[in-house]
Formats: sequence, C-alpha cells, structure tokens
Amino acid sequence: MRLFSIYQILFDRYGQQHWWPGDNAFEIMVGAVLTQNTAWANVERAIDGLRRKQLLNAEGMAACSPEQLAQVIRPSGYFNIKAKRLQSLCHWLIGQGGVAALARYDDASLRQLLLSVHGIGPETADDILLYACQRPVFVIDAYTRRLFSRLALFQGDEAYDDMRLAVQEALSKNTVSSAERVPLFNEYHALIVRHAKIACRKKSPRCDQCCLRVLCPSASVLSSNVV
DNA sequence: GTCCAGGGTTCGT
DNA sequence: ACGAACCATGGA
Repeated sequence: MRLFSIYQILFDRYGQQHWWPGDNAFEIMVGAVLTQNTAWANVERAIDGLRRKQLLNAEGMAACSPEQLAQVIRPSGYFNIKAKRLQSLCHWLIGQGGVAALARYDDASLRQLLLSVHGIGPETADDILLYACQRPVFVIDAYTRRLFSRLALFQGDEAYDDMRLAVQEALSKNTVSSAERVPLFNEYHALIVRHAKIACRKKSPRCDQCCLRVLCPSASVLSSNVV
C-alpha cells in the first residue's frame, strides 16, 4: 500500500521516464550488460559503436574476436570482461533459437536460465526480464535499497530475492494481472533511478529531498515502518 | 585529484 | 555466508 503511494508521488513529480532506451529486445539486453556499474552516457557511446560496426546483433557479436569487440565497447568501461559477457549472452541466445524463442519459458524458468549465463547476475537478469522480455519482475538496485531504507520500508541489507519478492508481493495488491504489473514495475524502477540523480548520495543524512518530504509534505504514508 | 556511475565474478575468511 | 579485490571509462 505504501509502496504504491511512493510510486504515485514519484510519478507525479517526474512523469513518465520512457524506459528502456533501445529499439529492440536484443539492444536492451546488450545495454543491460554494458550498464553494469557504468553511467548510461558511456553505454550509449558503446552501443553507437556497435551499431556503426554492424555488431548490434547476436550472430555478428558472437563471431567477433573478443579483442576487437572490447575495443568497440571501450567507452562503457570494463571493456575486456564486458566483451566476454556479451559473447556469452549471444552464444546463449543463439543456442536458445533467438530472442523470440524465450517466450516459451515461464517467468521463473527464464530467470534461472539468465542467471546461469556468465556475466549475468540478479540485477542484469531482472533488467532483461522486465525491459526486454516484458516479464513482471521488479528490479532491485543500489538506488532502490537506499530509497526504501531511507523511507524505513526495508533495512536495506536484505538478500536480493527477499527484497524483490517482498516488493512484488506488496505491489501485487495494487494490480490484478501481469499485464498491469509490467508497466508499473517498468516505470517504478525508472523513477527510482531518476529520483536518485537529484537525491543526496550519502546514506546517513536523510534530507527532506531524498526522503520525499519535499515532494509530499503532508504524507503520512512516509512515517510508518510497515510495508 | 577524488568520487562514482542503471554490477558480477573470484577468492579469501 | 560474507567481505574485499578486481575490472576501467568518462563526467562532475
């Protein structure tokens, strides 16, 4: 209940974020790997480079040498390890029969498969599930932990899946179907990232801005500990 | 010059 | 199970 109120506050303040930037599912998957611990502006340069070199497809990227691929994605940082991660993703996708063939898996099965790919951890897997595959999975990142712990909804150091499932469960009460959850989870995560860019970085201060009190001064929803 | 960005793997304890 | 080192560019 409170989680949904926070979503509404964020949406009223920032509006639609139009995530994920990208023309197709494959490009979104590539962006999910490239943005690991990396500013998005640097990811865009890497993706532009891939497009110029005609490498923005699974077959081309898989056939490329790791060294050459690394040079193309250089602006995104960690280029040597990300080149290998992109290729393990591409080999996996080709083995599955392409992006469209992923539709045959249920949400939990596809999540397990993605996590088995080298270089894809919980957050990258959930980015792919939600934004590329349109699955109702809530993405937990450092910003999410920071905001929800500041609002006393979570302690902040919960295990990834504990937090993810708790958020999904809480928001399921505001939605009746998966078709409603996908756009809600999509927008919610994007809004948290958007809000994080104007909130203070530190953990302790809890200023009115990062606690959303500026956004909703009389919000009683922000003063309880119950999710 | 320092900090950090839309994380994950590996290797000690 | 948990922490630390490692990966590396570019903007503030």
